[in-house]
Amino acid sequence: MARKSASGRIGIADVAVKAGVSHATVSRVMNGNFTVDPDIAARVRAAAAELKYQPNPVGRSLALGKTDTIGIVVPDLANPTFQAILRGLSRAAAQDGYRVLIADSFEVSSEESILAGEARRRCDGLVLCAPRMTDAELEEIAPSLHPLVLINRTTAAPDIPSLVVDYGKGVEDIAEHLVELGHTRLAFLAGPPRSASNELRLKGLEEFKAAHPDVEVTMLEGGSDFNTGHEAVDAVLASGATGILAFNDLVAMGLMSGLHERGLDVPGDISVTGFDDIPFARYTTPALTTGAVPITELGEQAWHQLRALIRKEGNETPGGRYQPRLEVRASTGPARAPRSAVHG
Amino acid sequence: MARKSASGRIGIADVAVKAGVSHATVSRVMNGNFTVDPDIAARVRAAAAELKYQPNPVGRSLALGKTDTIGIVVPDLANPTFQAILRGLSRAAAQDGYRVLIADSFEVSSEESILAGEARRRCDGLVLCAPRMTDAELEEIAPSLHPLVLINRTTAAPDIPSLVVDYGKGVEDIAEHLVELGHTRLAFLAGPPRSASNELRLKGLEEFKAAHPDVEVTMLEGGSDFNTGHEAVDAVLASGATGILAFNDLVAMGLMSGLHERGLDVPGDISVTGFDDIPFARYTTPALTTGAVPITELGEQAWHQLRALIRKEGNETPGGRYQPRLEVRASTGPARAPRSAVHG
DNA sequence: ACCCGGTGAGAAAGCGTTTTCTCAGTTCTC
DNA sequence: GAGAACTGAGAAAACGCTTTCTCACCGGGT
Repeated sequence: MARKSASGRIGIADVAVKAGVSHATVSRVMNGNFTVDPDIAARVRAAAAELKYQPNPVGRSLALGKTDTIGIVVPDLANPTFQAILRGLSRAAAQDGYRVLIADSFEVSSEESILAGEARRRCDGLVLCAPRMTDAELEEIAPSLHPLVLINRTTAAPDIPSLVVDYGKGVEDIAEHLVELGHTRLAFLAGPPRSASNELRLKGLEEFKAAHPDVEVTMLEGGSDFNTGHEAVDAVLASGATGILAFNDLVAMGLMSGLHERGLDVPGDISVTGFDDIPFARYTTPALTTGAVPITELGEQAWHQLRALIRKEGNETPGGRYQPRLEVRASTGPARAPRSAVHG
Repeated sequence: MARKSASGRIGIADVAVKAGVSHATVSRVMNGNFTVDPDIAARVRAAAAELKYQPNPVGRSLALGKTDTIGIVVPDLANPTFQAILRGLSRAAAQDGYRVLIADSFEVSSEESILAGEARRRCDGLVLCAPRMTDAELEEIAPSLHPLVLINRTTAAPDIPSLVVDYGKGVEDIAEHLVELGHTRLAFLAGPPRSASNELRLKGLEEFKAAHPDVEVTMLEGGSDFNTGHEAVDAVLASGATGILAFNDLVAMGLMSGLHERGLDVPGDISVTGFDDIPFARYTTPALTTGAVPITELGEQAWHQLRALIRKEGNETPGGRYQPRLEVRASTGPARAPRSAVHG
């Protein structure tokens, strides 16, 4: 009667007994190996079906040395940007039969490398979003994480593709746009101090300032979430700027909300821009002018890069660079009292 | 020289050789078994550190019969509700050292049960969000998925906790609220036809209609995303209703956006309500009146229920019922031409 | 009639851990 | 000082699968 093995779950052995063949043959049949006599194969399949046998993936993984699972490390699952990356990654990976294991570091950068290592060991590859990790730390652990794909970070180590968004250029474009609207006093509501993508934005702003010495650009401390923007209202107003570049859409939305509470009109009194073009950006009132990043596509691309690494294919285009597209909506408008001449 | 095993990765065997002890002893030391001589333990630890040995989780899982991983099946990762559940689940599980494997069924309900089975076999337990799955199908696969926690579904099978949101009562509360504001013509912009939670809302509306025979309630077909709401503008206007209950916040936001484009004022001309209270609901203009569901907490609770099952603890409170809290914001206001007497 | 290549299936060796079993060496007891 | 109780570590089995190795068997060539 005791047909099932000790564990309670039915295993390959049970099927073998029921079909009157060896474990090996069952395995062969289950894996579509055609060196098995059709009659026997049928018997095995019948037995498997009757017992509702499903191979244990852990045993399989151990024998095969692969898990058909990839990991992704994100700093904050509440952030729409990482949600979108996860979505794109998950969808693309699923198409190739891979699953995604998530590791949320909850913005604790000290956890990131431990988490990454743990996740990597359970998976066949890893996608790492670690904006707060220091370069040194990244450089140190990156090789041990291979196959690895980096998002918005780069490393000197070879064989590690990086998918980066050109935040610098994006911010420049937005600043240009504001200038064209006649704004001469801008303010940048920065992101988290140690954020890599914030650094890129700052670099872009430097370029912009060099090209436009006449435009005043105030730097304001900030963060990456809605509250940051909401709480920055006073600082923004104190700056006297009429064109505000927020770190991202969330911050911009918080800022707009705060400005609205103060009875200020966007873009009548102040123009506000975001970054990322999260799904909700087009639905704020006014709709948010922002730098659109094809972020879901980036997640998808991350999988393709990772897949090439896992399959040890020659990666035709290792890494990739994404240019944000300026998405002009209703949150930006002409400066109230244009001092400088308007083009055209 | 060949200190590393065939696989390339260093394993317990390498540490054993380097420390001059057996595999068993290394394992004991790594697992903090104190029946090992301190000197030997120190030697092992030194060897492990020097080789940067990290136990292979797959081998460990096979021996231990557990993976320290749980799975979650969601119908759509783009939906803020499921993102929030995932977040709560992931955070709570991480605190107990568990990871989360995600399985997105992309609204393909036929995939849900296969996906669920696959995910379950790789994990120690499963959280299932399968709003489109038929009751029969659910009933059939649920037992094979144990340990299992259901979100917004119930099953006759014992030992399967269900975490359900009382959408019916929530919708009733919202309808009451609109009536109190003087609205006598309401419309319900329904969710996906075969959605379980939509059924619950409809039941709630039946209750409401029974209690308020004087109020007219129009049923409109719909869906669950932003576009649904946006495209429903004509139907909504045609209904002549002044108080609209949207299936969820996304739909409500789409509707408001569409109404705004038509030059209509919310809540001046029409009051709009959502459901869920997603993070963005408070930041729409006007801020959205909605039925707030503590959705992240629900994800957290899902883990606690699952944990009890995994640990085979007696589950003190199997399952749970969440009452939505009416969150009155600015998207609802007095009916334009109140025909009925206003209370008080 | 003998040998050889080919075919198909079982036996067994991994994969990398944990854990039971076993046993040598110590310490304790009377 | 001899046997019992204990301690600590190695040998080996187990976890569930895949895959190589091995070998019996069959048919065909000389």
